[in-house]
Amino acid sequence: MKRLTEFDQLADPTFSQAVIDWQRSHGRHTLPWQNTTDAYRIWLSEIMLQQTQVAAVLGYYGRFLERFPTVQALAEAPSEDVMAHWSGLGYYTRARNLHACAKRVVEQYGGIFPGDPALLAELPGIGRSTAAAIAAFSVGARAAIMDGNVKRVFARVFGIEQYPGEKRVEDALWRRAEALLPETGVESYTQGLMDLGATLCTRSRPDCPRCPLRERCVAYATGRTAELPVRKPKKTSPEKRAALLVVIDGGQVLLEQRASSGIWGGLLSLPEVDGHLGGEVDAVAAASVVAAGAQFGTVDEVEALRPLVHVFTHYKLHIAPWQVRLSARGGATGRHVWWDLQAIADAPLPAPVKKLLLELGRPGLFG
DNA sequence: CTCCAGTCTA
DNA sequence: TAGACTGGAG
Repeated sequence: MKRLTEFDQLADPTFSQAVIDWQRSHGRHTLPWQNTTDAYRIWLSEIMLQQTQVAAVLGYYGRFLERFPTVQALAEAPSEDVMAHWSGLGYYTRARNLHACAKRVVEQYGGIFPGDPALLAELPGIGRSTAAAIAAFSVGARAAIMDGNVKRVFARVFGIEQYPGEKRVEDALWRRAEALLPETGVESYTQGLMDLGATLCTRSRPDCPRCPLRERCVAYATGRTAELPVRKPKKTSPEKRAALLVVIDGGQVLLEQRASSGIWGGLLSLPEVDGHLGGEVDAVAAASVVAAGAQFGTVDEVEALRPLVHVFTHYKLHIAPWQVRLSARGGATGRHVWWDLQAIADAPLPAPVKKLLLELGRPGLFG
């Protein structure tokens, strides 16, 4: 008994057949770059369609072909002329690569695009997926595409819960795509995957009732079409920590003027304890707080208050507030001011600090 | 505002 | 593996 390879396990002829049948009856057949095997026209459309929607490309494709009807014409044209006909489509690297590619095809291949996806992928502006699309549509090569549409369709149908941009996941998607390739009818299959992603399996509000893959779709079965594919994990913003002193004496709290630039610039705030992390609530931290509090008077006792987290656009600040009770005042500088806790709502304080002090002013909450 | 998209480059 | 490119969708 021969052991099944991963490739065999992923293969499923009924998948491609469902896509092909749907494409023939419900797919798109009349786009200007369809119904041709002219690799030049196909290549041009694929490059224009990178990062660009069909509707936008429609306005450029015909004009471009009129001016540059063959790859030779394009190769011979001055680059300003090429750029001018691309102007407005964006991603101008594509236009520069397009021109360079045309020259290479003329010089290296006598003006005939290679049919081998591996050779196509060596040309400027043509990556693995675009190479496969050109080869499939021009010579019917059995090559797999993997663009945003296919990633979305696969993520949903196969219930892929990992981020498709991650290398391991993307490699697995490619393997799956190759295993699922039909023996014949690659053109319809490839076009079908594109059309499915563009017209039914859309990013938001997919039209599942019309989808030929509905019965085999994991996301549909589990009601997770809105969650798949999972979006790029937010890279964790840096986290910072600060210990703040809540020095209380006679119904007043000690505030400190902050530097005019930087976070909370120019506002009043609570004195910050530097020299140790703000997160720890232990004897070492308490000792630092006692030492820091001593510059404002005679420290009676210190008490850790409930820590809070403040989220900025670019980082997360963990605040460890420490209440410091004084038995005598002394040492505060001109940057400091004693503020009546009753009137704390009027102080120019950062929102999280004001919230903290307002809660502190409420009797009973912090003993 | 954030997310997303193929290819190329750092 | 992250970012640049550029514009559209949400």
